Amino acid sequence: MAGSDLYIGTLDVLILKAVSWGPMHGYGIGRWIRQTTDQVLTVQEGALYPALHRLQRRGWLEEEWGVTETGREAKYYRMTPAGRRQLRTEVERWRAYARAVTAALDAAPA
Amino acid sequence: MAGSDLYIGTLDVLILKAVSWGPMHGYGIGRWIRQTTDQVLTVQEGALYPALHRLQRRGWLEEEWGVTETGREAKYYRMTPAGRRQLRTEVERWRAYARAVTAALDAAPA
DNA sequence: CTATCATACATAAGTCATCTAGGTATCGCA
DNA sequence: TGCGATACCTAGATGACTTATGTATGATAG
Repeated sequence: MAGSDLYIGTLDVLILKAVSWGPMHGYGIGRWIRQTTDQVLTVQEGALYPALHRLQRRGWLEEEWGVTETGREAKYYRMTPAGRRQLRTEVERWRAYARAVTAALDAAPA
Repeated sequence: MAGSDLYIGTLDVLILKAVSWGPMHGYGIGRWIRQTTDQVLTVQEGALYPALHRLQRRGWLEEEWGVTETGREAKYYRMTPAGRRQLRTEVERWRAYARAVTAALDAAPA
């Protein structure tokens, strides 16, 4: 496997979900993923930052510099309308996929 | 995404599951995955056959030529003890992962 | 007061699973 | 006779990830 941690392709939908309630900066997105999954998913920074740039390049996120609650400079990512549509699509894809794989792994002999 | 169909890394556990009840040939494994997931997952042959060779190389499958029910030659894959251990590990990994991602996608604003 | 950890960003190089696109051969059926 | 299904295969391209490294600042422990 290329990734020993992530199933490749699942990071994007998590990022989109993270910013679905309002702008969030990259480091905070990584923290959100780690926390809401109880450390099951730990996103490496070398995966996170390229992913953010990728999503921005595709028009799903917009960036804007801001200041954190603790007074530090940080680059905030805001979801675009296209990003919201993409989130819906990818959430649906994930649900169908997870349902299918889980069912297959639960299956009894054919 | 490299794959527009599979989340990369989920194919191995499905193959291992397919052969967990007895030897099965490659083409049949592909059909089993497609059928038990109601066509949600369609494994390309260019992904399937290299994956079978990979799992064999890692000692999780053994190959053996045989004849199908319809009288055709086919290469059957049999699970090794190490393969069975790997199946258990990967099923657990999948379940924890799927639970975590699904929970994150269901999450309410922090 | 200084070292270390957490925050916050970034990129380069390497790995490797997958997709795309081709190929061979046999069998059943129209 | 031709086509779809079965059954196998590989080469080349893609691109998301891991590992490793770099910068800089703020907070905190000792």
